Amino acid sequence: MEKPAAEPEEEAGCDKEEDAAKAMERAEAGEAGRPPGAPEPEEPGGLPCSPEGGSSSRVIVHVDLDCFYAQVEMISNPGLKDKPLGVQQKYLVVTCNYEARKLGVKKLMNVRDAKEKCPQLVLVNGEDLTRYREMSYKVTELLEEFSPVVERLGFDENFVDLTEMVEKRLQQLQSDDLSALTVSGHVYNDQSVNLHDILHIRLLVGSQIAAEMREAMCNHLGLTGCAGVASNKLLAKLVSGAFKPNQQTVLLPESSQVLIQSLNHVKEIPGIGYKTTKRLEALGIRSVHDLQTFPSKILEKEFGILVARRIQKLSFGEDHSPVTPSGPPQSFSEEDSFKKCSSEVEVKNKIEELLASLLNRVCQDGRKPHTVRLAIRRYSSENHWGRESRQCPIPSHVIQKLGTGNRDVMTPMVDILMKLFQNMVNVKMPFHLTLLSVCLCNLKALNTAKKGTIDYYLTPSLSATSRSGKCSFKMKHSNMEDS
DNA sequence: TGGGGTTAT
DNA sequence: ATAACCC
Repeated sequence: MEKPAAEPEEEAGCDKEEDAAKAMERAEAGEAGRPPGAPEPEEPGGLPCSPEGGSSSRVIVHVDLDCFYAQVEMISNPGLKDKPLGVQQKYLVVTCNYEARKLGVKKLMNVRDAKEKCPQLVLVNGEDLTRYREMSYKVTELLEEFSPVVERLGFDENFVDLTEMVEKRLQQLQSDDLSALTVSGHVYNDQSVNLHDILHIRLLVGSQIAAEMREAMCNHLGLTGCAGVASNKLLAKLVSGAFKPNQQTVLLPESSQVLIQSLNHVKEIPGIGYKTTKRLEALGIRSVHDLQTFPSKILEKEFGILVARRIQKLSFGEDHSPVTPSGPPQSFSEEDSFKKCSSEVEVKNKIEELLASLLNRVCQDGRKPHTVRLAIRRYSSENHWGRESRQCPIPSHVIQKLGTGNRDVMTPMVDILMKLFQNMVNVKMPFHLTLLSVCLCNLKALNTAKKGTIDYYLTPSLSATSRSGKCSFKMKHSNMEDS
């Protein structure tokens, strides 16, 4: 491929063209995700086996939006586009646009340090995630039009399994067309493409689909991002960051060792987190090569066979984990952190605030949570990540009232949450909290009441009045019209 | 160090 | 209910 240093696609202006229509056609033509438990489809032409051994080779794309919160803020307020912009939560700049990065602002930088580095920095508050969450799901839904197998990772990353789509496209191609195939975007490690290698061909087609995805994101949502195409999730994720804003990279199998060895520390391997890193370091393991060559038996004794095998495979760039469709969320939570909360009245007020937002979200979703959880963080110099929680079932009579837009669901829920609180905290003793979190989970689809039956019309949440944006819970001083 | 999420034990 | 992981 002859792509010079400057990518034409970078900072692309987002011209509108018809493209999603094509994606829709293809999505319709494709058989959607297999039902759970259904057998794996047979490889029609007998796909070559992957170097990972045994299972068929896949084509995975990882899509990673550029400084997502900042992009959403710039769409909301285009006047911010040419300014250095940071998104602030409490006293942290959680992300910032590239203007700000040029001036030395980093992700998760203290507000004071950021202002010091960059006095012109414009800050917007990003503690309310509503618009980010909504945009995040628009991205996932757009990607699902290409292929239904989309896994979310946080708000700004998605994996898509392109294996089936790639196969279908290759079946449409004549053998002449094959020699005209080209890669879209970068090839990792400047490796040359071998058009006689079926694995290369499939990944090239994957790179073309990735380009179409990024085009669609730009045209329909106004968002830019990176993409990485590779044979598994680990590699796709690692390679997506190779060229950074708004570019894409494909990894050919021959360069996977170069990619994984380019990491400076095992902690940079996705899946190896803080705790595991510490335990590995205690064994003298720091580099990827250290982990690759460490005796498996000793590793298994330290971590157990499952974790040991998994992380050692990761160190070789091997990852058999499937792209698991995320579907709708499994839980809704809202939290707030603060310097100090030390009275029951304060706790109740915070809980009411969190719960009001949650009830609106749950109402819009349509499903019903059957469990509620309260989590707290107690003040302590160490142990920022230490939380305690209590959960309990939501009484069925309260569940029934959810989604009716009726505020008297607030009162019983707050009562339950305060019981959970008192179960955790001895309120007769002084306490000092720095975080409260309310989570609604164990979501169940609404009653399988059929249209036209008595049940349907007697189920408040099904009579549609509740769902179309009408549900709104307000805070204490509101006087909602009692309908 | 925010305000979220997931799965495994 | 907690602990680990992800962003």
